[in-house]
Amino acid sequence: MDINTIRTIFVVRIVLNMKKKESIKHTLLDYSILGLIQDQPLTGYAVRKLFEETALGNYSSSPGTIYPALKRLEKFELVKKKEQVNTGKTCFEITKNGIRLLQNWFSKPIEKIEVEKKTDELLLRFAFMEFLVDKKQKIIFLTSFRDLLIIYIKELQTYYTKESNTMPLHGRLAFQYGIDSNKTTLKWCKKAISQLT
Amino acid sequence: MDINTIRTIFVVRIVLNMKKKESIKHTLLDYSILGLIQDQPLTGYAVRKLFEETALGNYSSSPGTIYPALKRLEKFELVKKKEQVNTGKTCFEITKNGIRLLQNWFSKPIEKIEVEKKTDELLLRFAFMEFLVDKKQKIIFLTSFRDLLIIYIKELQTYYTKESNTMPLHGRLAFQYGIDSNKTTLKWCKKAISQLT
DNA sequence: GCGCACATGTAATTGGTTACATGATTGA
DNA sequence: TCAATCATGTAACCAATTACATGTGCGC
Repeated sequence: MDINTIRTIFVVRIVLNMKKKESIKHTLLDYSILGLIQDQPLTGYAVRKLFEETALGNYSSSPGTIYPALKRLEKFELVKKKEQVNTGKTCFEITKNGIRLLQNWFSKPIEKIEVEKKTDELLLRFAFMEFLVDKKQKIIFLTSFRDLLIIYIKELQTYYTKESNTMPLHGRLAFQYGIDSNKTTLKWCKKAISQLT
Repeated sequence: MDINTIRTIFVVRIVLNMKKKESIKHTLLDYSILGLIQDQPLTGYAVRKLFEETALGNYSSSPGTIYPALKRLEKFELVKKKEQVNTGKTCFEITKNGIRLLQNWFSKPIEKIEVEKKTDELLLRFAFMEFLVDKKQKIIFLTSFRDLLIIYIKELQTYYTKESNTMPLHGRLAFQYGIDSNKTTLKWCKKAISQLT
């Protein structure tokens, strides 16, 4: 390998790393916390309690999960600490950047893989978008969700009719579960669309 | 703190660590791999391909995921390498210990939290248990799944009728999704039971 | 005075991902 | 012969879990 090739490789790496830093991947945990404090500031403890009570993305509500996440969000200036005047407790408040990040999340086009494997994440996204997104965008979200589901269900059914005779009983049943649950999601989608319009 | 208290604490820790080593917690990835090779030995690459094609537990099929997992399983003597006579490739074969671990997994009573948050894991467990578990045990699995689902759905509905008037539209819709999808799982459960008997 | 809920953290560990790296085989 | 697929691994990194650690304030 000559020196120019090596140089090129390093330049490419540096550019890639810059891109990485610009658009850090945030986890569902980050988005969940931001979604929770979008309305009102909360203390770390209050966030923990909400994670304990509701089923937010299957994350643990233990301090070792929530506090480091809040610190991370603070570092990226997505939340900021705010002293409450009456109680003296420090709450976390969402920043402009935080709002923008949430809005990007809400408006990101739904990917096929999310429909196939991350339905819960999509539902959470929908649940949090109520007050930050206009009706038009909500409808776009739901209809593209619906359309991707229709495609996916068709694929599953095609596969099933072709392969079911070679599948063992349990495999067949599990596969049917997949079809059934996606059909339920589709029905829900349609219901949600009609309730929004 | 006197020396005896300290000593006690250390003894307790050592005992706890021993217990930990006896019953290492295996991840769904471990169980998935064992479930795949329970019938026929597979090469690492074949395992990867199966993870790529099927939707096994949302794990990546990349080498950095599968090969270390296989190594881990080998270390615990749950799988062992086996040279294939004709092709010369090394396959991974499940061991007696591996079979025993799978059977323990299959016969472990279903916990409520699994019904609430880990339906997919339960479905995978069911899909893999076909050939290692007798009919009676399968029925036990499905009926206890069903019964826990009935309880959980009732809880969700009770909560919903009480709180839905205070919930925002998106929250209500997301909650309804939870109820709908659990109802679908329940229907599937009943169907599966009737197909097994 | 004791226990419980409130409240906030840190440390060690680990499982999984991404990216890097390498080499054989095979079919167009 | 060259690209794709088969095939197997390592290294750096990070997010999340568990366990540890500490302190306050309230009600019984």
